Amino acid sequence: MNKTPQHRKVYEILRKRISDGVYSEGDLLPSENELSSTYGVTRATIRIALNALLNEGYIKKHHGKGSIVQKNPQGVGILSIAGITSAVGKDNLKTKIIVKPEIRSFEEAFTFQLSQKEIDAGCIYFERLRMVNDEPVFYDITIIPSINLPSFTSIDFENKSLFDILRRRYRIQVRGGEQKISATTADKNIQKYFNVGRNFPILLVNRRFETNRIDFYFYSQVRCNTSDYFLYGTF
Amino acid sequence: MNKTPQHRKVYEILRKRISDGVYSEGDLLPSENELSSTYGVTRATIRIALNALLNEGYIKKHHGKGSIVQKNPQGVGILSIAGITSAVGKDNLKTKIIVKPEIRSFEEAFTFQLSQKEIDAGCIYFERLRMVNDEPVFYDITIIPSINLPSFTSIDFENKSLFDILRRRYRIQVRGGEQKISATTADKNIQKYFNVGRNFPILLVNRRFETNRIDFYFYSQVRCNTSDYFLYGTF
DNA sequence: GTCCATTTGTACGTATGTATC
DNA sequence: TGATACATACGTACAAATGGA
Repeated sequence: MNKTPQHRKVYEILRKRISDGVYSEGDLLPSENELSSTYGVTRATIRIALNALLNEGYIKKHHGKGSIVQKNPQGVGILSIAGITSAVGKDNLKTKIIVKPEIRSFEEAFTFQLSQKEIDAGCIYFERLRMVNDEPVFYDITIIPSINLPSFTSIDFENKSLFDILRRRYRIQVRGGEQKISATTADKNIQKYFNVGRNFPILLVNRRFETNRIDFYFYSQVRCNTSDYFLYGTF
Repeated sequence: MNKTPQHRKVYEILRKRISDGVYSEGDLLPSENELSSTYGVTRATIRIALNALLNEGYIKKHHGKGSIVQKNPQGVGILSIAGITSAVGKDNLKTKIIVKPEIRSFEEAFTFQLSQKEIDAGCIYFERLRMVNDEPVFYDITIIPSINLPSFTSIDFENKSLFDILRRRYRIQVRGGEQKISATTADKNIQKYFNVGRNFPILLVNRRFETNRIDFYFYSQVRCNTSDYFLYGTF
């Protein structure tokens, strides 16, 4: 069985109320004791839920005062754990496949250290152009070691979330990762797809994702046109 | 009194052991029960310490297996809560003041929403060029509302950490913040200080820091030459 | 400035569920 | 299957910070 924990339920309820504006910016949440009796769980359980909201920036806590609701995360939050689809919202995001998923070997100079197992396995490689409100903003290169992923190359990724597909078809969930961020200029391809000039500044994010499968990582390289959208994160 | 909590002590001990390599990458930490009896606290207390290490990327936890030590955070981690001095290390970092601290009014178009109180107060403004291993890598503009900061403008910032000064002289501690990241090109100033051309891509980070003083924030704008150093973060 | 009720922080103990090996 | 380890959840108590009387 896979029962949802109590603290998760409380977290979901509170997060929804914050997103919906039931609790709005600057408001105090009900106290931990109130929440505890409202939802019929102990304060320890409430505190787990509140800590999750704290970590994700929905609230700030003040000793002796309470939990203060923060303004909703805005901007394009791909600095956090969610993928682009989740950050931008499905309705505003369109995806076009530029290079269909194919089996390749890893490049010589890869941004992250690869294990021998990964190098031997080779990878599934594809490129996608992603449009926010019909403007090209992201160019994604995705690289997934081809380990235990049957019929992956035949999946249609048009307008779909990679994270969703991994979770539903292969029960792979992203747990976290690391990223390296730098500034570069647009190469020929990017000039064409973003419709920009040769010296246009591009934000480059190299990411390595960790999953619930131990020793299974995947990689992505995202190029962003940040003239209209910046990357946003809290810390 | 300001007694250090037990979970904090355990956290410090474990973090030091990880940094020192007593526990090295890939190792399993002792189990929660072992740590519990070793340090004479309950498992709940141990879990608070482990959660802190988890949030900061020192360990990953695996249900039924244990807590696995991760490789030490590397790269220039200014995506995290620490300042540049802390991220780069004092010995490798030299700071040159370009514009000495002075009182100004806030600019019209400020990246973050300001309160009326902040606008009325005006700000302390200064610019610093920061060299990593004698190469100019960061250009910092720092903007601090001039509220309750006596004799701030006369402080010498050469080769010093802003965070340290705030903490020691004014007991202001940074609790967190938000940041907006984008790519841009080098303006005249930056071309000169970084010794780069007109179209050189520059990483631009706008940050707002939250402190232990409620309603007191400060701001910084960091430009980075990412040709040799990238920004690094975990999530 | 002091007192007091409220609220979060810390810490104890115990029990059971679930994933890993 | 069993032993081990982390996840969840219960209950209790006191400390420390906040804010208003």
